[in-house]
Parts: sequence; structure tokens; C-alpha cells
Amino acid sequence: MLPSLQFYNSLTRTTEPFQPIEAPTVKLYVCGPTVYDFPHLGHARCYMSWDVLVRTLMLFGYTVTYVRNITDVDDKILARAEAQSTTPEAVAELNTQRFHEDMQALNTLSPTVEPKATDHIKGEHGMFAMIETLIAKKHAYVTATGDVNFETATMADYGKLSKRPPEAVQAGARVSVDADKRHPSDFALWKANPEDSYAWNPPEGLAFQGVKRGRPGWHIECSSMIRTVLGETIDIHAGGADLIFPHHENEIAQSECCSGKTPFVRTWMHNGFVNVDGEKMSKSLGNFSTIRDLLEHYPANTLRYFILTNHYRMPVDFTPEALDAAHNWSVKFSIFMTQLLPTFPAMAETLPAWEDETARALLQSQLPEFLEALASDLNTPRALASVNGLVKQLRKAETVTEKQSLLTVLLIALQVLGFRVADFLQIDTENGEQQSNRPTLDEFISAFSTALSAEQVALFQTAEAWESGVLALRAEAKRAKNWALADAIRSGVEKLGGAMTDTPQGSSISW
RNA sequence: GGCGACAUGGCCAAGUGGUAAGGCGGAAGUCUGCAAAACUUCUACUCCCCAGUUCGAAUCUGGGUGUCGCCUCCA
Repeated sequence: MLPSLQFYNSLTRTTEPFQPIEAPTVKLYVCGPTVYDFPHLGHARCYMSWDVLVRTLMLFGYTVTYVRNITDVDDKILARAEAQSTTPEAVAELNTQRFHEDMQALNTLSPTVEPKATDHIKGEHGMFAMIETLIAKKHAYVTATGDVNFETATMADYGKLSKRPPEAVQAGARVSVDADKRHPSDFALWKANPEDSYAWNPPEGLAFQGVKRGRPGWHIECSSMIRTVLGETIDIHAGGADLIFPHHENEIAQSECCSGKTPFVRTWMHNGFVNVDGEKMSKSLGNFSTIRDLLEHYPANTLRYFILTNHYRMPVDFTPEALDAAHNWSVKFSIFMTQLLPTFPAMAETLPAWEDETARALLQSQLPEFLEALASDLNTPRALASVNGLVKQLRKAETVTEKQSLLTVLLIALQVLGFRVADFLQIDTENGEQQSNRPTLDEFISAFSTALSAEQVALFQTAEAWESGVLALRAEAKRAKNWALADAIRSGVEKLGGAMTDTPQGSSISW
């Protein structure tokens, strides 16, 4: 028996057994990015966490309809377009591409469907259609300026997700008072801005009621895309913890009042935030790192390990020390894999499938604690602990058969967690620094001038020749048991920032 | 003011009633010409504080202290 999947549901604030409406299909919606800038570490955490959710669901035999949107209409996109004298469409397109590149670099699975907000303004379940229904059902009203607001007072259980009834919002000190709102907690479904070029004309029915040309409010897009792509009730809706209020709260209000069906979402899942030195990482504080900056210094596997050593609901404090600790693990693990994998070329070539019946059965018999950890609300720290235990076992394994069987399990587990196995084999070329770190010809010459004779120095004309030449000279020195020269050559390499490692098969240099 | 989260060894981090996972770092030893890696062993009588419930609590209850988040765009 597979352990039963349990997820923490933000709506009920308890951990519940997971049961999709139409097993084996799981309808999953993840709030995607607003594409106005490079994705940052916070996005990496969020989307890697949900990546593991998708992989876990697949491992447990579900077919996941994974929908993750692109928010391509938003004030920040408009502001960026203006600042860069370009169009909002161009800003959105550029940053969507960056997002895709980064997600791929982080080895996250692509969503089944990736809807764009602007493609869902019109249409049968588009934003206009929903707005029209909400007005007809008296849940929304048109203002004098041509906006449409949702009237929170018309929903009896408004605030059930964030436990924040309208009265509480009213008491909040920082809620801006909008004269057009009947209640401070009412929120915009449609924002009129007739003068702006990036705007949509309402259909006749809405125009007749006074709705003016403009653009959608922030929350309606997700409701509309979910309705269109997945339907009125979905299994899981996931996103960052900061979206609980107001975004997800308002999604619930719109969707449930529009369809008249409850619940709109059966399980709400939210990931914790990335902090820097104990403070939330945010654009306004300027303390964020972009994914590509980080990938310049650390391979994707290191970032993934760093993220997965924390449970997804806990805040993560981002410090150089913590990332270095993760990287040290990565390096050690890479060395291990580099030594082990080549002895099983067939497996390295074609990795075992990780999401099928066979993989499941293998994990269940060989590494049950791994499955249990993931089933317990995606406890990736515990899953990683079981992987480490497996590695220890594998290191001690003596027979080829034993090694092969343990390695199969390991390769499956790594893939379930979203590690890119091939990257572990090329960590030195993968950390992006080999270009800048590899010494030049002059640097080689000056580093070895004391260790080598003038004739030896003159032998090599290029940096590449130096590298292989140095290895050859050192091999010769070792053969002659000239330890002084062998050590001098190694310290020369170290002086250049490299590391020379001896193995029974010979020496190698990593930069 | 309202809602919420978290406090575990040098650092990171699991554990939600049965006597402290895992990683990083550190120490000693084995191995190797020396390094590196690996291997072996060690590295929290104790889980922010106080009181209570219990045969038994890091885990439950009450109180306190501290840190952080949301309530405004944010993953």
C-alpha cells in the first residue's frame, strides 16, 4: 500500500488526506508570475516547491492537469513599458521568455497549459462574461467612473480563507479609501482607463450599464482562467503565502459567487517566503537576487537542494553560508556520482523512469521513508534525509548487483525531487565560472616559473596546452617519486585558484 | 488595531505524546608519498522561559519573552 497523500490546506488550516474529484486526474492551478522583470529567488522557491508537488502527484499515479498562468496585464508592466519607451506587450513577451528560460534552467516541469491573462478577457468564461454574471447576480456594481467593483457584503462567508471578514478590513489602518467603493473591502473587477492605449472595450451589454474601456482588476484573471481551462471546482490551487489576502480571498469571492458552487478550490496550498538576513526579500527593499545571478555562481542542483532542505511552508532565510552549505553537499555528491555512474553507462545514458508503476514499487520496497516523507505534506527535508541514507548504503555496497539496484532507486528519487542527474556529472563546468576562472597563458607561466625550468616553460604555447602539459609533468614527477616537484606543480595550480586531485586513475584539475 | 507563523546542537533543518532524522561545519583515527575524496568514531541527558495535564511532553494546555509575515503591488 502506498502511503496516503496528505496536504496542508490553508482554507481549513489542517493537514488533510488528498482525494481528487475525478481521480486519477488532478486539477492543479498555480499562480504564475507577473512578467515585468527577471524572475528572482522567491520565484525559484515557489515554482520549485510546486514542481515537487506535481512530481509527487505523478509519482503517486495521478495525471496532473497543471495550469500556471502568465499575468501579462498589470500596472507594473505598464510602468516598465513607459520607463523603457516600449509597449506593454513587448515587456510581457521579453519577461515571459526570461521566465521560461529560468524555469528550464531550474529543471521545473512545464505546465500542461499556460494561459495568458490577456487571452481571457473575452470569451465564454472570459473576464467580461464573469463580470456580467456578477453584476446580474448583484454581487458587483458599476461605479460612476466606469469601474466595476465586487461588493463583499453580498457574500456571507467572505474572508473565509484569510479569516478576515470585511469588518476587519475596515479596521485596517492602511486600506486606502476609495470614494467609489460601497465598502472599503470591495475590490475592483474592472478598472476604467479610457485614455490609455493598453485597454479593452467592454462588450455592449456591459457598456450599456456604464462600464468604460479599461483593463481587468488583478484577481478576476485567475478566476476566469481557472473557469475556462479547469472548470468551476478544482483540486488544488497553489501560490505564495502573500497571495492569501487579498488575491486568493477575492478569487474565491468572484468564482463562488459567479458559479454559485462551493468550494471553488478544495485544497489551498501556500509556500513560505524567502527572507534575507531575517527580512522578507522584496523588490521594495531591493534585497533580491535574480535566478540568473544565482545560477552564475551555483548550479541549479545546489539551488534545489538549498530550497528543498526547508519545508515549503516555512520561511527560508537566504544567507551565503546556507547556500554554501548546500553547495558543499552538491560538490560531494557530484564527486560520488562522477565516480559511480560511469561504471553503469547504460543507466547513466537512459535514466530509469521515475513516475511509473515500477518506480513507485521500487521506492516502496527499497526506500519507503522517501514516499512517506513526500506523502506527509511534501516533507522534502525528510525525503532528502532518506536520499542521504541511501547514498551511505550505496557507498558501502560491495557487489555490482547491489550497487545497481540501489543506484536505480537513487536515480528515481533524485528525479522525483527534480534534480538534473546529468548536471551532477559536470559540476565543474556547470557552475558557470570555468570561463573566467581558467587561467590565461601568462598566468600559467608566472605561476610555474619557480617550479619548472625555462625549457619546460617554453614547451607550452597556449593555456590549453599548459593544462594538459602540467598534468603530464606531474604524472611524470609522481612516477619518478619526485615529490617536491609534484607538490610544487599542485601548489602552482592552487595558486591559480584550481584544485588538483589525485585518483588511482590519474590526476585532474578543476577550476 | 485585526489575522497568522516561527523559536531545536557552531550553522542550516526534520520531528506534533514514548525518550532528539539529515545536511554543513568541527575533532580524532584508517587509507593515500602528501593532499582531496572515501571509510570509522565522536560532536544537543536536551528542544526560548514559567506553570499545568500525563506513567511519560521538544511535541498537549495556560501564561510570558523574542523574531518574522500578511492587512498596499509582491512568489
